[in-house]
Amino acid sequence: MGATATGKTELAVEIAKRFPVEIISVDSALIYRGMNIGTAKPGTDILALAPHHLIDIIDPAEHYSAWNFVEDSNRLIEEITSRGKIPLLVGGSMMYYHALENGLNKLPVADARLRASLSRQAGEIGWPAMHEKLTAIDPLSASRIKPGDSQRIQRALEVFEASGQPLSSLQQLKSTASKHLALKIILHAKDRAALHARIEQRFLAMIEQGFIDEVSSLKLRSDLNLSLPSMRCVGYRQVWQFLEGNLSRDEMIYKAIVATRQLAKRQMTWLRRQPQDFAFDCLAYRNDAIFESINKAFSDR
RNA sequence: GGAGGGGUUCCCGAGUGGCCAAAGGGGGCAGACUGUAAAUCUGCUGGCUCAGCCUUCGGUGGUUCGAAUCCACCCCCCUCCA
Repeated sequence: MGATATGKTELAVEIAKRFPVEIISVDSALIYRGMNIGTAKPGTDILALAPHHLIDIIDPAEHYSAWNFVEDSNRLIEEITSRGKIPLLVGGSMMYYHALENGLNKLPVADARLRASLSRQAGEIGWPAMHEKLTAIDPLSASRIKPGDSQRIQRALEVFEASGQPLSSLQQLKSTASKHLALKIILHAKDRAALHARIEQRFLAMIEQGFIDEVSSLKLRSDLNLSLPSMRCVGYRQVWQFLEGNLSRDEMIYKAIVATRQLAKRQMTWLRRQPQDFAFDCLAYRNDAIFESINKAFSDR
């Protein structure tokens, strides 16, 4: 686990050279086919080094979810284990890890039509008013969700309309957490300024590598638009706006870098809640130290 | 050389005598996070021995009980005329 640009892929490669692993990507952006440069997707040469899963599994027009991830990764973990290999989960989508580890309640699936109608209503009366509606049907959820949090208000209302039950009561049911033991290796960015520099450098390199062309060809497709989760990924969204003429090139670059920094910050917030026994500074760790930790953890167990 | 506009807290940008440590936005920092999560949202953001005090609105001086706001001079930037 690690924030964006902390070098997870590089470390995963080193681990894959030393241990009999298969990699499961824990990344809500690497799932999309055709989104390579902007997601910093490992190249085919690197992917060939070890079996890997959950990369390039859906089209950018399609939707994926934390629930899908939990199902997919649980299945893969079983399969890989039965092959006598070790599943190595690598990625920065912290909510996916969280969902896998702690489980999710059985809730109604996302419903595009319901969401569209809720968005339409919100457009007329505003999200704070939608929040009041939520207070009427599910006061507990409403008290947890802020009046400006459009996405969660929408989800809570969607769950109620789809199931006839308030989200909060469905969430009280016992959820199924993963029973697998995991050794969590965390890459920390102790030097924030250095991480920021790395993020900037990496984005500029993406531009060099043809990121704009990548987005440009996605934009040519009539079935993709800015409201899709895929096109809301960091970088893609800003380049898309640049191609629309809503941002200058410099603004686009600046905003994309800022968005990446902010993403990293949110990832670090999740990471701080994790046990820190196997945390390493992403700029100053030794592979030996990590291998040692892994060996020790396995022999202990 | 002449005419005009402007220099505000990290950045942009309001503010034209007290209610101003100074609107708003950006950035930054911290946090939340149950089927969109690279998403969505919340809080804080000059300093301190913190119900008060100190430093800040280009610089220096002045007017005033009181100035980011008025006056004088100086420095710098932009536009136009020469």
